[in-house]
Order: sequence, then C-alpha cells, then structure tokens
Amino acid sequence: MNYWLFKTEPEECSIDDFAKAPDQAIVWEGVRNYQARNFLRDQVRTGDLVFVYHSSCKDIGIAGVAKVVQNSYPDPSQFNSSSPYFDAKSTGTKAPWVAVDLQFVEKFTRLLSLDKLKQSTKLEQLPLVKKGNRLSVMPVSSAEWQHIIKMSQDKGNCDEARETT
DNA sequence: GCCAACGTTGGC
DNA sequence: GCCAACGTTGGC
Repeated sequence: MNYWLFKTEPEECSIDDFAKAPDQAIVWEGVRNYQARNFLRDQVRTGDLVFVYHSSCKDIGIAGVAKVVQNSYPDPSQFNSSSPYFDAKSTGTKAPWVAVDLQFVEKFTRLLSLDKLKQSTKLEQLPLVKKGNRLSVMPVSSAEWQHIIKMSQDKGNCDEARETT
C-alpha cells in the first residue's frame, strides 16, 4: 500500500465534494503532466491512501483523506471536446492521460495549512513544500504520512518546537 | 493580479 | 538535441 498527495482546486473538486457522497467513487481526471501521470498510471493502486490538498484558493493545505478504489484507466475527459481537459491529440489508440477513482475517507477537523507543513522539519523532503514545485500527484512516505496525520489531529496546531525529541 | 518557477513546444 | 519562447501553476 502506498501513500499519495493529490492537488486540487477546491472550486473544482474539494474534500466537501467527497464528503457529500461518501459512498461514491469520484473520478480523478484532468492530470496533464507527465510525471504526475506516470505516478497515476504505474504506481497508484486500489487501496492506496491519498491526502486531498487544496491549492490556488483562500485556505491552502491538506483538507482530508481519500482512498483509491480503481486503478488507472484512460481519462475520459481527454476525449470530451466540451471538457477543459480535452486533448485533441488523444485518440483511442494514443491516449496519454489516465484517471483513477477515489472515495471519501475523512475530512480533517481543521485544514492543515501549507504554512504548518512548511514549518515541519520532518516534511522537508516532501516535494510539496519545495520552492517552485508544481507536481500535482506526489508520493508521501509512510513516516511523512503518519506525521501529517498526527499534525492534523493536534488541536493546538502542531508546535514544531516541541518536536525535537 | 503579480510573477517566479517550472514544463512544454517548436525552430533550427 | 539544444534552447528560447511561451503557457501554466500556484503562492502571495
């Protein structure tokens, strides 16, 4: 089982959209970056857990958790000329983009902000917090996952100063 | 809205 | 295959 972080603009697909339909599989489509695509296609598997990260919005950060319920398959939006993700170069035999299906797991009681993630010395290797990073599907190590979960449950917000054990 | 950082494109 | 120009991402 692997851990991931997926970026989304909440106006498009937020943790609340998952929470509204907790029993439904939600199509995660529109990834149009090769590195992210390769992760989706080759490594993201049913049963993996995913942090849902809200970007390009007022409250930036990790909003909750989803799980993968369907391995990658051709992204239907690449064939849909009315979709913003339409790719005119995609044909039945040459369709570079893939989607996976996700399902709701939990919404954090409070969003874990990018600011807090950046403060944690334990997350320095996470591509998300690196300057200029644009990867929209990225692996999260088991240690990072546990730590982020812990931070999300810390009521008084995570005090990194007390982390020097 | 700005703009730095990045990925992609296309001429050569 | 190089690399300048361009378009996009995404925090601020």
